[in-house]
Amino acid sequence: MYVTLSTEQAPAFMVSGTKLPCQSKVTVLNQRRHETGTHFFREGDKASHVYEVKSGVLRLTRVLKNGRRQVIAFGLPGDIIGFPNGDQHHTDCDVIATAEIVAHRRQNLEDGEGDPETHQRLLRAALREISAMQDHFMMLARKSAMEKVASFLIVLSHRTGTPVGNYTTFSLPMSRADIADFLGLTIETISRSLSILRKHGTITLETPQIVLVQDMQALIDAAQATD
Amino acid sequence: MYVTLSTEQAPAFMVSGTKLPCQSKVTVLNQRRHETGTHFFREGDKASHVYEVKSGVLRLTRVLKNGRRQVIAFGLPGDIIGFPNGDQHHTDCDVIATAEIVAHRRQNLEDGEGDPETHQRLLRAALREISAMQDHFMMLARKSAMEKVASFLIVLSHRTGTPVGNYTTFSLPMSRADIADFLGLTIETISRSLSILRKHGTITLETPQIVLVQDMQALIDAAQATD
DNA sequence: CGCGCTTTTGAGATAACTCAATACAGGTGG
DNA sequence: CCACCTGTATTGAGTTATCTCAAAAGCGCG
Repeated sequence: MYVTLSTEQAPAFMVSGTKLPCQSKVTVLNQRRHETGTHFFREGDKASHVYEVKSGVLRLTRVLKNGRRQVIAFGLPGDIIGFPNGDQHHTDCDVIATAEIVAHRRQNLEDGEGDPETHQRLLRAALREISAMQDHFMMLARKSAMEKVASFLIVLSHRTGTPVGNYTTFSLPMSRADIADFLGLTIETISRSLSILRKHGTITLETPQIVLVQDMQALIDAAQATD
Repeated sequence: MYVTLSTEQAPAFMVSGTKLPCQSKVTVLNQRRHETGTHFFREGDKASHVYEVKSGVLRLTRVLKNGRRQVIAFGLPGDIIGFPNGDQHHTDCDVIATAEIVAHRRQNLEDGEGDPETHQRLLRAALREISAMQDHFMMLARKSAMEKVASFLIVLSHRTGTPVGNYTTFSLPMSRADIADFLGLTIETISRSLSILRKHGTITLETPQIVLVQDMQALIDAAQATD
């Protein structure tokens, strides 16, 4: 698993990820960086950049002293992640699936200096992020387990799914534990919810990580609370 | 209940709020606006400004079709609220306690034009907001009812409390229903949690809206998950 | 002095959790 | 190539925190 990183002006380099055998080459252009493990940055790290996900999946988490963990968000292609508070990152960030990432200097978000168009784009992304997080409040606080899981599948389906005949398929690169910590549930509840959807013929799990949506309408109904 | 509104350059005017009899005069300088009821803006309204709360309390909410409601945040003095997504507001905003508010043109957040210092301030506020919302994820998803309520009281205590001898007092201008919809609980659970804190001698409710914290350490312990 | 609204308290129901066992998959080594 | 081993996922059974429904208590207001 790899992360390819590039700056705005010039790409790029790779960061090796979790467990998978090497499949990609490392391309280094002007920034140089190599990490082992899935780790990308940690809470408290100096936030010099924000990152635009071009491909792959990242995971943003926060952990409390007592060990409770919250997955704040998954960084999917098109997302911009790592918005700093002050000059530090306030989440951990790990690589979940081989990713290509563009780094944007924090400066370019904070003051307009540099490319003003990028400045706008980053700012808009931050505002969009606030809106998305508000949706997620609804999700966490006011939806049942089934609704949460169904909503989650729908989002992934829209954002990363590929059509297969009338159906749509996509992968769940994150573990059940990650999903649980994202939705505020337990892994057992995630698993049970998925099983129910399977029994209803709404989805099929080709493997535990590969979902085939067979009845999108049923899935939408299961998500009810109308995203 | 009133809202005093002013623009950056020049204040101000009043918006009448809920039920309380008139106590304030209306001052209008360059912007003119008058609302009846608690309503301040609604989801879908054109977002021409973001608002800096100088005094009072506002409430930001989202409602799903099925009626489930989520209180996104309470706008307390010092907060900046109403960050737009695109050019629309994506929450409802109501006045909960007589408020003075400064309106900042959305433009000043989006491009650096106008006062660059204010631009910075608004941007920082947006980033701070993202961080605060991440904390709230933790709150919603991973804390027990007691921990949620205690955490909530601590925040209010810090932000709006006034010392009384060794103790601290503050008001709960929002209803139990508002608190419930903010914390993802029911009004009964809020009430029960407060009762338990009372029985333990941690707090006193002089009225249902006025809290006296008698044992801050106990309150912090009750909030456990260490904010 | 009673009416309506909010809050509190009570009792029972339930969704989700916890703990425990089983199944599955991928990688490893004999 | 197959048996094993480890980690993840699924399934099962019983517990519990929180919810729901219902009633009582407070408070402000007319």
